[in-house]
Amino acid sequence: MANIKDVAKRANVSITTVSHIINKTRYVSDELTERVNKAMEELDYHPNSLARGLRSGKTKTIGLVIPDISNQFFAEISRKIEDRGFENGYSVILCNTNDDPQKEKTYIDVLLAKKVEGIIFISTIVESNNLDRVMEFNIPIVVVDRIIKDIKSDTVLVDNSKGGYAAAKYLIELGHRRIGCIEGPSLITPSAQRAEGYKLALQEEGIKIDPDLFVTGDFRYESGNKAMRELLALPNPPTAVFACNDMMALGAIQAINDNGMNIPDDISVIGFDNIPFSETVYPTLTTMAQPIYEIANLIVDLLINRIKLQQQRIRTSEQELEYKHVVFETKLIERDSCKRIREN
Amino acid sequence: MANIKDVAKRANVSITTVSHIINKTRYVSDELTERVNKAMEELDYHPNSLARGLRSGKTKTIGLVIPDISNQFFAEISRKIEDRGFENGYSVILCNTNDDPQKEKTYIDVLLAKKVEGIIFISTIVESNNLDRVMEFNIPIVVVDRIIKDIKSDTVLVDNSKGGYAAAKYLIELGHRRIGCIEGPSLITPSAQRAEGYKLALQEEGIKIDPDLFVTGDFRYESGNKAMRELLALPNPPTAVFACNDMMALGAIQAINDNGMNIPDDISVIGFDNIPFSETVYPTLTTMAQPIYEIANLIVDLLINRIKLQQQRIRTSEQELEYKHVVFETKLIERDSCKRIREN
DNA sequence: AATATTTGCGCAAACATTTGCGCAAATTAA
DNA sequence: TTAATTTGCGCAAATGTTTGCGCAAATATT
Repeated sequence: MANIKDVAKRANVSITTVSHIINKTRYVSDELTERVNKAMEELDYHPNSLARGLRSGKTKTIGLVIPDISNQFFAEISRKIEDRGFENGYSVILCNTNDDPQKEKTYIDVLLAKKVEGIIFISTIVESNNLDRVMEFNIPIVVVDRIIKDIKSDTVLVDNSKGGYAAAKYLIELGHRRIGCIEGPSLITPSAQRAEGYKLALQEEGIKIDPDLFVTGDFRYESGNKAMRELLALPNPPTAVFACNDMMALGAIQAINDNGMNIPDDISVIGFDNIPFSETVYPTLTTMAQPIYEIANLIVDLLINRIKLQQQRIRTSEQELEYKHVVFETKLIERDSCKRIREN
Repeated sequence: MANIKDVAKRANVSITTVSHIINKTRYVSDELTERVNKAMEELDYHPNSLARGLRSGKTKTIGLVIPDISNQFFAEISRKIEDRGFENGYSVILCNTNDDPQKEKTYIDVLLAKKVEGIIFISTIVESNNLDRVMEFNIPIVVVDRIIKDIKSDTVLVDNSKGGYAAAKYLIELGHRRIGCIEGPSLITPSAQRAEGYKLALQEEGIKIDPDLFVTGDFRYESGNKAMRELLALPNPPTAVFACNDMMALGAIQAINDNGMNIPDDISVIGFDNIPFSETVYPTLTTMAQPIYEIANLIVDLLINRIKLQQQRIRTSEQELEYKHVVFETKLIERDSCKRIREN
């Protein structure tokens, strides 16, 4: 495989000149430029990214740490991140943590060793000492949906608490009083905040919180299904359910349908995320929408911006350096899975 | 950031020794091993993968080229590929081609420049001269769902033609004679083979092929939806539909539901893939299942095996070197979207 | 006791780039 | 005409590893 030396030899110029032509990093006469381009063409030369990265510190690669790409929410967001990264010349290394702290740690080590220029964390767990390691090496990070104190990174959030509040409020307005909640795995995660918002709404209305109505899942379809079956088995089952994400809501819907009950006549379901499939299930799922595409684009833009800033090492105005924390609002999407409670 | 030199200095040994300890590539006395390990610990040393890759040619990275991760079929398969890659110490660079040959080409260049050790192609397009380039550089590839003549690579296939045949046969046995077909984009793709199988089954039964009943989609949900609306608008609409993948089948289901018709009473739908969501829609989707997880595992195993073989450069028995072509069979999964035609 | 083998480790080249420094030649200014 | 500046390019160091070769010391063989 041809290297820069071969090109230089064939074009009868120095390696330096070839490099400068490739990178457009200083003026080279038309004549030499042409000769070099011809030589590169003839030799089918492509610069070796490893050598480049080693010398320059720029690998044009970012790491994407997510729980599970087979969750449609993460698939959608990953797709957009890859798109926008590609537009900017970046490749992405895909890291599913599967909510396993050990796997997360291993992946972070790998990403650091591979000298990615930045890392995106969309993880329900994110051990914060893992993040500390990343920050030590001064590589830019964007953390999504987690607030970590004292962190030096841009953050993009969704107002989960408000979203949970709105979801519960909506159900209450439809006359429901006994509302189940299918939570996510962790206590320090978007799911917890969503549940908090839900509780707040109930309290405001003076509805007592019944611990029986809380079931914990893991954000996946099956766990939503299982959780719903538990709720249905209760002596006094809920008339409505708030699932902390759509995947679990879909599982819940399946459980209800399987049980021979009707949505929304017998029981209402509301989800969170607004993944494409929420429009596809029967009945279509009412849900709190996250602006997925905007979020994805912002994530990449923040990261790349931060990378640029760091690389030019110019101490631009302090303002530029301040870490941004952007909060997106959720939006209620009314579909067919919720209905005013029957007055018996 | 500490490098191997720092470690060597602190442990008072040569760089060589440190390297050998890290790679377990020759015996080092317990004493030195301990000193070096301590030094690595204290300095929080991690080998630089770029330098490693540059010198050794091994980057522990593979490229995954797929059309679109937001298609649940590819999401599932990617997830498994990532899992199995991780088990074997490989990271994966995610490349969505979006069925754009130009993007595919660019990504291949990127992967080659980044010196991935192998590439997995699950692409409906795959410009074969792109593949030629990869093979020139002698990097192992596994091609999925495409037969490319004279190709030097392992191939894993699904018997698409037989699958299409079985799907059509099933509908015919249910009494259907007017069966629509929602195809995929390309003419040289799994979709085309599935459609071929479908046609064959019809011909065997002496059913005339009506061009009006063929609509072309792009494997995505929306296109299935649109295609179905076109079929429904026909003066003489079909009583059953074969969609060449599940995503389009889901779109079709939605279109039918929206049209106020009933599945399977008014019209039957069969899909292809058996993605998880096919079990979730209403009605649940009858489909030709691909053994997704087996396929994914085999893909990675084949690739890694090929990489190993190539790296040790030992001309093992010719048998070992022969390229494998594995064909998986599909399986009919009967659910609720198909029904014996009503005899009017 | 002399020779051969094994054990344990280091030297330095090689991998393919980028980039600071500097040097001629050409051009401009004085 | 001379001095100063600009233009156009090359030298060689640096990036952080792996690995072929070889050298002493220790052990085994005759």
